[in-house]
Amino acid sequence: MALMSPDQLTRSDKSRITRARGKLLAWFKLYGRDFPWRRPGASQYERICVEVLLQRTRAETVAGIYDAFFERYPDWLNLASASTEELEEVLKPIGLWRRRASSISALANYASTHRGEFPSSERELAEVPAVGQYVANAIQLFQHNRRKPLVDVNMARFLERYLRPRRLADIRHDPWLQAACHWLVDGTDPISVNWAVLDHAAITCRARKPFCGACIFRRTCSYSKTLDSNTMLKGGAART
DNA sequence: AAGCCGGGGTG
DNA sequence: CACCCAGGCTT
Repeated sequence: MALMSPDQLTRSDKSRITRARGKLLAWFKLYGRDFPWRRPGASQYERICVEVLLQRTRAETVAGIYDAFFERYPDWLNLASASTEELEEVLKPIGLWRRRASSISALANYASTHRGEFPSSERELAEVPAVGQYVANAIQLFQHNRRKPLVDVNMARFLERYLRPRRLADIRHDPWLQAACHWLVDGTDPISVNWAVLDHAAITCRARKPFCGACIFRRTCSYSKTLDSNTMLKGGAART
């Protein structure tokens, strides 16, 4: 049989990810977070625009200014009309306000001159200002109903702990991690799966001091197994 | 494919 | 004071 590249998903990877998808969806119904941009009434404009607000910024922080922001700028046209100086003032409370103001302004200018419709191909999306891999996937997910993963540090951390660490430094260029992320959301209700992973990674599978003892994956997670052997060696108890 | 950048929050 | 956060852009 042919040797498999370390950048490919193994059959074991795929089945473990598929099982995780189901458990995440069940967990999400009970413990998923409630953010304004997830409400059924949230517009496509809000769903896409908020992604710029969320960049390198905690979701709870964005939630704090969400209502005021989208009441002030109810659509792409209103947002495109705002001056950069004004946007900077509005965005100061959540940080990264200078680059965020220019990004969001560029995105609004594009959207308002294209009837709020973004391209669906990766190639064309790459041409849109302020749209990198993450936002491109968000656009395809929320506007074009494609099964795309919101590949951020949360999704990366969960999959890397659950299965194994990536090879490359940048999550956006690691072939194995990218394949794992796509496989994870390649099923029913990809939007809920995306939100479920992000929530699980933010609440339980946290960067610092994860709650492995209370995790639904503690029996099957690779990271949890290394923790067990560590605590056995050290004779300590898992922190919760 | 790595480096750089950039602000507020948290322990 | 480090580290973290729903990354984009330049080299």
